[in-house]
Amino acid sequence: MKYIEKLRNSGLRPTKQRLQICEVLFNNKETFHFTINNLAKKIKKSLNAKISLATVYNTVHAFEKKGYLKKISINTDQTFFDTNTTDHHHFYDLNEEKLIDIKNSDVGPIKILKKIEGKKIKSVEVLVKLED
Amino acid sequence: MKYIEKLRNSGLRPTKQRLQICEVLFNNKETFHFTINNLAKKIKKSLNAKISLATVYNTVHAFEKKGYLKKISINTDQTFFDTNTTDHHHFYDLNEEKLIDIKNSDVGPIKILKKIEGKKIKSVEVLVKLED
DNA sequence: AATCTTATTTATAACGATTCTAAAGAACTG
DNA sequence: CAGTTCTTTAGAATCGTTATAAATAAGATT
Ligand SMILES: [Mn+2]
Ligand SMILES: [Mn+2]
Ligand SMILES: [Zn+2]
Ligand SMILES: [Zn+2]
Repeated sequence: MKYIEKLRNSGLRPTKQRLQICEVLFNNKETFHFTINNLAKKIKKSLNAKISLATVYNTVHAFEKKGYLKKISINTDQTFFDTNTTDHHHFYDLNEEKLIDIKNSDVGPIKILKKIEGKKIKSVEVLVKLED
Repeated sequence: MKYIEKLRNSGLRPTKQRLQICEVLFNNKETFHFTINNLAKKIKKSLNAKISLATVYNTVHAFEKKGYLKKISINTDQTFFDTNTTDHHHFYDLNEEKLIDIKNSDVGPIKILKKIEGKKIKSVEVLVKLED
């Protein structure tokens, strides 16, 4: 399996559940955005496996910590994750409640002229809210 | 009182509780960011009034709907509100878990080159995460 | 001012996403 | 295999938020 080594290299044991979640998350042509509930349902369908919700949370958080997933800053009740871990920005469609990627190159260079003493910039994220 | 008319003009009855919350929120030189819990505590101290948590939620949401407060998109467990309702951006200090305003003029013009058919841009928000 | 009507407040219950717990099971090590 | 550590799991707990429904207050009508 192609994910076994990836997991081992991260110090994560390649369990059946983790490998299955890897398939759902990473075995796609396109990256995508998801919520935990969202993902749990997808797992149920894609595979006919029953992975406990706790394990889905554990795994997503583990993958996030290892940098295989990115948390997205949106103000909704549910947390969104992104399998696209490159630097990029987002549209948030307020009507459909969906995220859409914006490539860095589709946003002009962002200059932050204000500096905060003793602090470094870790990331710069643009969120563009859309309505009909 | 200076908030009575503001509330009436919005179709909100100027109740004792709303006027007190107005004092705490808007009777300041500087705008600020807050969470609901945060605000509830502030009310308890500032005034020696006991406003029920439900009323604080109701009022903040009413004020948000009227445009007197802005919800901020951050990925934390609690929702942040902003008494600064002008268009602006934010630093989020990951260590102190605090928001800091960035004036629009402190960010270069942001060009979104990608368009989504049938959708209008409602807002463009930049979130700059800071670390030590 | 008394009455009617509608909006608001409030305590409390309900909800739902997330986290915790602790026991059972699986993966690694020698 | 035996020992150790990690992982999974169901269910409970947590906690921010929302819903409920009865009491109260505000505005309108007489
Ligand atoms: Mn929560
Ligand atoms: Mn919630
Ligand atoms: Zn994305
Ligand atoms: Zn602000």
